[in-house]
Amino acid sequence: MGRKPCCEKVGLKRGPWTIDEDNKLMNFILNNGIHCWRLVPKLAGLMRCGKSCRLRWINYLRPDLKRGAFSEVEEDQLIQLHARLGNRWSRIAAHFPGRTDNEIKNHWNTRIKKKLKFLGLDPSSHKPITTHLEKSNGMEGEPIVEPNSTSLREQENNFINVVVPFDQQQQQEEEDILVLQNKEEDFQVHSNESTIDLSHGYEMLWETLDVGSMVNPKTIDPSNSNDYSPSFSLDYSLDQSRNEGPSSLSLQENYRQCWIDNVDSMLPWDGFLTIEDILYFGKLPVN
DNA sequence: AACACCCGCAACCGCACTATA
DNA sequence: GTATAGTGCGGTTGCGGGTGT
Repeated sequence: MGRKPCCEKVGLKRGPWTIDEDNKLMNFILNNGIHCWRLVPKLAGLMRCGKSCRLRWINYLRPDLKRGAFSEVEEDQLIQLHARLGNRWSRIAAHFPGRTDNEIKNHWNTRIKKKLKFLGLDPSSHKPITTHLEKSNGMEGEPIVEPNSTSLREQENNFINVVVPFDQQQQQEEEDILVLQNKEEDFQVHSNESTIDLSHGYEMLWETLDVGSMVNPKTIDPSNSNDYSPSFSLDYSLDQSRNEGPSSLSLQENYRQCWIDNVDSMLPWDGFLTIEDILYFGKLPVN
């Protein structure tokens, strides 16, 4: 007996999300929370399957997302974690607040894989790639690195710094767990002690902010309003302002960042609460 | 300028896992 | 114990923009 599809595909929209759809989904989730993904598209008035809504929220709409290029530190950490955890992207993503597993997976497949191959390392095993020539020369185990290339040497050094002994890795993993535990405890303490009324703050936030226009800054371009590409990064707005001076686009992004900061400080996104839950607690963590 | 090719990334697909009836 | 629903996860696909010819 075959498995039923996650939803009826007939009549459902697929492909890139429009601004209107994003607004509907975002407004619905922020107002109602998430109880059941299958019901979300129906209640939000979207012709999408619940799975698609979930993915869109997690990978793009979540306000705590950190966009933009990976830093060298992040890349090093990613390589280290991949060596330990393999392709368990969600577990790896847990070490990068604001990054999604999809984003990390894409970054690995497009950049880091190449970087490691360039350094003569097998991206899946993290061990040196051996060739027939190397084996016959007794060079097995040596990365293929052009000795006179400064950039290559730099990259190699960077990578060597990343590879740490296994016991050290275990220790690091234990430390990571401790940090997470401390964060959870910290939040619980703040949740109880804080005196800020969340429901009031929530209302104020929505009164002062036009989420719809901030979800994607391309809303300012009427020609893009129907089928916009979902790609937007801080880099984009920075580039715009660098090349053309202050633009409405970068202003939009500033507003968006401001909104993210506000919401981020208000809501415990890691364990997403519904508005009912929030109102029940009635308190906010204080930064 | 036009075309082909490449690359990055968002979105989709299907399987796995868990909870529940 | 079994079937089913709901959700999470990892692999893959395909579109769109960038770059080379």
